[in-house]
Amino acid sequence: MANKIQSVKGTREFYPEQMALRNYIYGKVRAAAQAFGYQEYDGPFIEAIDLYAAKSGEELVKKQSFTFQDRSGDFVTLRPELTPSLARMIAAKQGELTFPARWWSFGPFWRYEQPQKGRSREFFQWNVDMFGVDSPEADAELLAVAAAFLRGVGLTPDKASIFVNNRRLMDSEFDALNIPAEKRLDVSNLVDRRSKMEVKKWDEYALELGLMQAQLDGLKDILGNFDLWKKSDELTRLFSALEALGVSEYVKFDPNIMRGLLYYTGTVFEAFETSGSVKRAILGGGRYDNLLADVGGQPLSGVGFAMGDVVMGIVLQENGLLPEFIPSPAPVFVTIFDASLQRESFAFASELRRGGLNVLCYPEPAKLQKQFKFADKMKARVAVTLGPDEVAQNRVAVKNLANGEQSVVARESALEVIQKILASL
RNA sequence: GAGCCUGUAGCUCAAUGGCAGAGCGCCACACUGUGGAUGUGGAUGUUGUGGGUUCGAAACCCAUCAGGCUCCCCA
Repeated sequence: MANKIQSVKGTREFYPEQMALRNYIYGKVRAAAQAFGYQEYDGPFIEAIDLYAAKSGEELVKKQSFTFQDRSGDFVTLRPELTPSLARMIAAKQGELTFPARWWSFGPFWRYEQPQKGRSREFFQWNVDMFGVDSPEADAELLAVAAAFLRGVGLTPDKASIFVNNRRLMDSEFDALNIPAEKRLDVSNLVDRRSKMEVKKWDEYALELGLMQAQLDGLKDILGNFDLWKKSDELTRLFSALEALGVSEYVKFDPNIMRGLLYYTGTVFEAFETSGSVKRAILGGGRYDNLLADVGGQPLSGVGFAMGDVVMGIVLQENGLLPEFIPSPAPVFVTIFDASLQRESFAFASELRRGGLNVLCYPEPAKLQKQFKFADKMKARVAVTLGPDEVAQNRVAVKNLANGEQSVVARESALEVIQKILASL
């Protein structure tokens, strides 16, 4: 259709039902973060492209960000992530902030990628970070926040788990195998791909990268050793703290978790749905020691993670964990008996609203059957009718839509009767 | 950026070159002062869009847009 303008590829339209889910997730991430005392913040949605170019590859910025020139000719971009903005904000007020700083945010981000299931060009992301304390116990707290969220939405440990590794531990293991520094990035990518490739092809790929057979064998030993964490003092303390925090059932050690190399320096972690169709990580994070110094601040260690709303929504849906959708926020519905009594109904609805209730009123006279059907669709809990009989006696008919019981009560006591019904549901 | 698959009623999908259909949902009525259940009836439509082949195209070809799968990437 020539004159029908489509939505921009990869953007999302939140109809009331999707909006309710987004707000549900927002409510749950807020509850998890606030339970641990984290403060909410946000950064700009538009940033100078240089903020990302400084740290990321040029190709990355050019290809995967929504970049454009503003009216003055400056290159700006819709933010693809929050961490650089956050680091700048922390660095700018480093001298006046109280540390440890515990901050969280939930907002929109844009990445110019190929839309697929679980990946759109516009998404919401939850970011949680702590600055100013470099300890395994602080890492454990971030994991506990993530676990609190999973628990909060009903994702039990058998449905979703967080897998933890430590970059320093892996580095020392790679040292022991005499893997040279310039090969670390390749090896890291190799590890990342292990779950995606067939065993044979993965071996071939490893040898192609220039690993000796002995190094490959050693690497496979490491990646298969799920007791490796016992060698790491950091991880030993981490798991001890997790136990005290009551979330150890959610967290498992996994030497296969690498999470790229960009700025993680210690603990790294990713959460996965244990038996789902979405292979993507549902959240991920880790410790970064150098980020603040990189943006011009004094050295300050941080630990944090991020979670996207798109994958989370799919996971919740596939696990039957979506909250019931209530179309109308008004639990009380007032019918219009006929044109001559419309004002009567409007006035009564207004009385109820002044009493503190959310009230939905049919906007015009219609068959009561039609109006009740509408009330049902809106999942209202109480319907009130003012017909000629009721009005003559200064009474109203209050119907409990859950059980179908209706009683005619004095107009003055209606508010109380309705509140009682709502409280009983 | 590359390869492959898909696009038909509001939704899920049939129809494989010959009259565009079903289920669910929707609307009306049974029930002129009351929803969910049931029954009866009714309307679903530029077959994503544009072009081409053909007597004839939802189907075949080309282009384009969107969605999905994979590679790439994943800050």
